[in-house]
Amino acid sequence: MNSIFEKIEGQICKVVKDAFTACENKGILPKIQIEDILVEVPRERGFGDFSTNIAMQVSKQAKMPPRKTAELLVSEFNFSGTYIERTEVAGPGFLNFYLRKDWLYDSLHIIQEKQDRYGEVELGKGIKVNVEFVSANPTGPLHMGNARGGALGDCLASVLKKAGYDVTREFYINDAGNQIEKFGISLEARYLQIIHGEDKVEFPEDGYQGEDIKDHARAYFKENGDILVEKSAEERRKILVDYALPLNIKKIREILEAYGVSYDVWFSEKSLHESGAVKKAIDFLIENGYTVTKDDAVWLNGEKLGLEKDEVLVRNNGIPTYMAADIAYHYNKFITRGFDWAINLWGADHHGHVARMKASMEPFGINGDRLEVVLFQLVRLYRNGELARMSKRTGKAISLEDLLEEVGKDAARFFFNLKTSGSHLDFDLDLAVKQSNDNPVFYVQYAHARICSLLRKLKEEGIEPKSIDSVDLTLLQEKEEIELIRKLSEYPEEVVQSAKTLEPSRLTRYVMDIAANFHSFYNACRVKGEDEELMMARIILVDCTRIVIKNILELIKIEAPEKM
RNA sequence: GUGCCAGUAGCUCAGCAGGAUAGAGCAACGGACUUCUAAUCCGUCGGUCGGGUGUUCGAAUCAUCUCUGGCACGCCA
Repeated sequence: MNSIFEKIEGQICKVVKDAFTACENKGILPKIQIEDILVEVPRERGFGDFSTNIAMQVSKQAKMPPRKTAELLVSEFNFSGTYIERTEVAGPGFLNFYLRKDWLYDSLHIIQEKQDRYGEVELGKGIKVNVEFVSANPTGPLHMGNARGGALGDCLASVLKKAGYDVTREFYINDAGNQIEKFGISLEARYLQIIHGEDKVEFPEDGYQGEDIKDHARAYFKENGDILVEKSAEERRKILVDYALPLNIKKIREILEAYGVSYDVWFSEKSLHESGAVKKAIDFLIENGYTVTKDDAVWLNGEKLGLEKDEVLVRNNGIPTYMAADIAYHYNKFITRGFDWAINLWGADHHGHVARMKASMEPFGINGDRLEVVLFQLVRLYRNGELARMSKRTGKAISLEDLLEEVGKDAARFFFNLKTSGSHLDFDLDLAVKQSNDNPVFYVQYAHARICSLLRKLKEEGIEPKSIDSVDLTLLQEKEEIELIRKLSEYPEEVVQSAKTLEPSRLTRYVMDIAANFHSFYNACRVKGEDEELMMARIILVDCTRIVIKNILELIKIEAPEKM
């Protein structure tokens, strides 16, 4: 048993179902079709430890008011073998359950037993899932959108792993296609500008204007001189791209590592073209009638796939679009590599691509639902209280590298994981740079450091924690103690909910709640100096808190300092 | 114009398989360190859940209309 919550949910469901059966047998309730019985933790403590709204859910079938149904059920309840102490009918027909405190003490036993594996659940049951995120264009530096996607994707992967999925983190390298062309043209222009003068060589209007392009051109020139001047434009660009692209990819890799993000797979788009996988996918679609030809280009047949419009797969110059490559890429994920599920994290500006990617899996016999896209709203930067436009092209945007230098990995990751992916994120650069005390990451880290400090101090005085089995946990009765244990017991359920909703930010907020409950406990109760028995019980509680906080901070890859 | 996302306390956001008196942090104000870290705690103040209509026993949550902001509608990715 990993989760006390599951156990209790099971007990309550059984008690309720048995009561329904008993009522039916007595003929006081009609035969009722029961779907899932929702067991939840009520907001108000005064409404019991757990509650269910089942009586309201079945009110139509029962043909009587919910409260009446609830009362009939209560009269048939049998609590033997459960944690349930008593129950009551409340409000419009809720059934509130009050449990013996054993369940809380038992949850401490689970934490002590599981240690750093506490919170692991079997939701995923080994399902193979591919989480692809960041996948930034290697034509320039990582921006704030990549930063948000990186934190979200990495933490989502961790959550899914914790939930029992077989997770692969993947970065799709866009090392082919139009952008690379543009990259080459931009590099070429900067290179020639060095040799012929800036006013002699026109820079392409849609070229990448960033300083990094100039840096690459300068570096190449420094190493090799003007040897490219005589080459054909095509060859010149290829040489410059082959020079600069690996450097960019290496840099992206290094920065992401510094950000705490490391991948299992770096997947090259170019390899799909070179292996013929892109052509194969296109041919398959053509042969099976999923395309139309217009203006010498091959289009995906939108009508046939239930899409709003057709999409170009092969341009009239014979070069496939990014979408053709993307189809081949996802074919590779599902069929070639056998992933059951693929999750992509995309900036919200790509939302138009979601429906067509899902739909274009169908011809291959892949259910589009196996592809899940988490869209996150783009980050808005504020400087001096004003909106700062971020753009690769101006070269003025703050990059992930800048951010890490200014606020550090911990604050950045925590910040990006504080809000749900769907909400806009206003990033106040001034505040982030300040690294002030209202930064919530310190609040959580401080709780951890406080615990470690306390345990350290006890150890210095020769007080060693006892095994939980020889400790009387029932001495933990204070309100703050109970609330803290209650919160700790919710962890596995939080993992389940985070995984189901694909929202790792939920865990970030949860760990803040734990820290808050701990700080309240710390101010209300003493550990050192209390009677031996009580002190030992509190040491267990404090240690369990440490385990859970550390567990979550490790999951989101934020330092859990032992001293601050 | 069409589509997607968002609109909840002064600010930043939770809540949204419909449920009980809508929550938290920050800010503001008032308290708590001779005792395990005051980077902390306790308390007070603060809301027409953008607006309308509908569905129902019951709506912040669902439907529909509308307003506002962001984004997308390319032989770019």
